[in-house]
This record gives sequence, structure tokens and C-alpha cells, in this order.
Amino acid sequence: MGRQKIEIKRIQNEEARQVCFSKRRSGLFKKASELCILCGADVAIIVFSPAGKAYSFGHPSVESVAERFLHRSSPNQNRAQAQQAHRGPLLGELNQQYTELMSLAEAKKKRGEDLKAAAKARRDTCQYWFDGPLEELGLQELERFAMGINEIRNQVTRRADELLKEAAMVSAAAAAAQTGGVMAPLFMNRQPAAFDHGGARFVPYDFGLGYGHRF
Amino acid sequence: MGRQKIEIKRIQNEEARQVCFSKRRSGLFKKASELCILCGADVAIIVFSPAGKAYSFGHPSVESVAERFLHRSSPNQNRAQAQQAHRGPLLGELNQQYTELMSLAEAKKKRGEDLKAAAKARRDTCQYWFDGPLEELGLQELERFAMGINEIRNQVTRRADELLKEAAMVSAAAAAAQTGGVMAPLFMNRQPAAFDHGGARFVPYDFGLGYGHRF
DNA sequence: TAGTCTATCTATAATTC
DNA sequence: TGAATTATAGATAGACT
Repeated sequence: MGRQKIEIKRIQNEEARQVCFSKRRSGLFKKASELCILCGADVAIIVFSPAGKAYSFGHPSVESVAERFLHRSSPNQNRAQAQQAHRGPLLGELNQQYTELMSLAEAKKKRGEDLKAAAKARRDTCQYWFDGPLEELGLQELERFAMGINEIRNQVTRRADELLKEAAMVSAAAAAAQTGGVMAPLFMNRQPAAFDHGGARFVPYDFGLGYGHRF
Repeated sequence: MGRQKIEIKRIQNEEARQVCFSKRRSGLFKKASELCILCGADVAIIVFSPAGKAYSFGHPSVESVAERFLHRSSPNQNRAQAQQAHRGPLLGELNQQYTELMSLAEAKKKRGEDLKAAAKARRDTCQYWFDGPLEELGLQELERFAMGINEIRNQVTRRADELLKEAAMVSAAAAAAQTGGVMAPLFMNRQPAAFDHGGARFVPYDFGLGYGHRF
């Protein structure tokens, strides 16, 4: 039958609504990514499903964009605030986006031939990813992603050593916050997504990573 | 001539890039609004143009969704742990991978059947890392990295609990003392977005969700 | 910079496997 | 559930205002 026109109103059928949510959320994130790439825009998207699961997309990160947006009225941020503004995404976001990436990667794995073909193309041409055909991005990007994860792990480790020092600064930021936009409390009351995700049902791969989370 | 296909990469022509940004931002907000209506989702989107102009979409509001995402509080969660667990390393690269994988996925769709032959050729001649094909190794690596991250996350959380408990309580107390609450300061010093938007033209759909603003 | 127009391209509703 | 398939509705590149 192909696509039928639908009225833009709440979908009554729950199952259809869930399917639609999943597809359109993914489509929305894709559109956002294209906007980032095509136009050099910074984008943050947060989506809560009706069930309360959270999904996010961020470039360069949800936090950096959100902070820039929410605190733009305090141009003279103190140092602690500025530093926090440029800190990376949160670990819960890592879990989420990582899992999304794994979904993509896994889908490709199941489709085997695509990845293998990409590998061959890459091997044959030895071009840099930005010079070669788009298809060659595949394996290259998977490898880069793997390296990225590794680097992230290293950063986490290093970060752990910095945290004690930062704690003092956070306190200072909270104390100084009364004069401008307040940053410190932003992170003070949060719960790691991975600790309250909806359950194994939402963990497509058994890495112990949370996928969605409920509130 | 109608619409031409474009490659998902940065648009070099500045004017074309700006036009594309404007159109696609509007399209993105429309998609978001449909997601809200169709599926009952809550969505917040923040977009910064390369020039630094901010636009946002939110249902029921950017603030409420962002707050829900950023300020999830748990009575069972110790503040230091929450703070620590979310103070992740820089993950901009991960975001980048996400968007690039999106492009990849799309590119792969178009590659077609001839890739299978190429894949077989490669399979016959290429040396694999370990026992598996290169592309599968990548996935295995990802899995290991994922587990490593999970372990580190737990380590970080534990260390956070040990090292930052005191500092977090201090700063939380400081914030509460200044504002009467932890979350209030986040939005206290900024104008509501709806009140400083650039004009009606930034309100794509009239259910009180979207707006843009300049500054 | 934002609308308009139009030919195409893309996303996705409906359906099947 | 989830992954294809199909056919169409919707988005948008390019040119122009």
C-alpha cells in the first residue's frame, strides 16, 4: 500500500504510536545530524517518550548547547561556569548514544556484506575518509569510533583523578553563583541514567549499558 | 529542475548554507512538533546557527524538558555520586561518530548488490585481525570498550561517592542557601525564551511550542 | 533573509516476512 | 520484535522575489 496520509493528531493505537515514535525520533535525530553537518550548526535535542524514557542528541553535546542556551544571559561567566560549559556530555548520555551507535553497528554486522564491501573499498583505495566515496566511511568510522571509546576510557580514568580538585571548584561556583547564572546546581541533583534505565528490555546488547531510562 | 540530491557534508557556499540552515531548521522543528502531537512525546530542541544565533523548540517548553533531563533528582541518589557520574569526559567525538554513522548508514543503502562480490573477493584474500574479519573485530572491540566503560563508570561512581560527598553537600547547601532550592537558579537569571524571540515568523506551529530568538 | 514554485528526493505508513 | 518492501506524503535544492 505504501505510505498513507495521516492526520497530525495523537495516534490512538498504542502500538502504532510506539512504532511511530521510534521511527520519527530516529528520523528527527538524523535530520538534526544533517543540519549539523551541512550547516555547521550546534544542536541539542532531548526527547521524552510518553513512557518517560529519555533520548538525546547533541552536537557537540547536549550539555554544551543547553548551557550556552540557558546561560547566555550571563556573558561574564566566572571561570568555573565557563569550564563547566565546555565539559563534555554526561556519562548517561554516553550510555545512550553509545547504545544507539551499537544498534547501528549491529545492524550493519547483520548485513555483513555492506561492511565487508566497505572494508574492501577502503583497502583497495587507501584513501582518507574525507576523500573517498562515502561508502568507505563505514569501516573507517567504526575503527575511529572504537578508538574514540578507548580514548574516552582513558579520559574517564584521568578524569577520576581530577574530580577531587573539581569538587572544590564546584563548591566555589555554587558559592559564587549568586551573582550570575548558576551552574553548579545543574549537576548537583542528577541521577545517572544508567542506574535507572527501564530494564534489560531496552538494552539491545548485553554490555551492561543503560539504554533508555524512566523517571 | 526541482530538488537535487546533495551530499551530506558541509555546504561550502555561505549563502546556500544559510538558506539550507533556515529551511532545515524549520523542517526539524516541524518534525519535532509532529512527534509531540502524534506520539505524546516531550521534546526540546536548541539550535545554534554557525553565526551564533539561537533557536529553540520545546513542548511543553524547552525549560521543562531540559530541566527534567538535566535535573533528574533521586531521593535515593547521593548528590556526590550523581554529580560525579555525570561529569564525564569529552564525548564530542562520540557525537561526531553518531552523525557520521548516520551518514554512513544512508550511504550504504545505496551501494547495491555489487558489494557482495567485492566482499567475497576480500574475504578470500584479506588477512584478518585475530580470527575474524576486520569489520567484526571492530564490533568486538566496541563490545570490550563498552564493558570497560561500564567498569570505569562504576569505579568513578564509587570514587565519587568517597571523594565528593563532603564537597557536594557543601555546595548543595550553599546553593540551597542562596536560592531556596537546588533547581531554581538554573533559570532564574535568564529571560524566558518565549519573551525574547525574534518574531512571529519563528513560531512554526501554533500550539505554543516553538520560537526562536536572537541575541 | 524569508517566501514561492517545482521537480525530485527522502521519510515513513502500511504491510509482509 | 524486528527487518524488508512498497507506494505515497512530505521535505527541500535550486532559482527567483
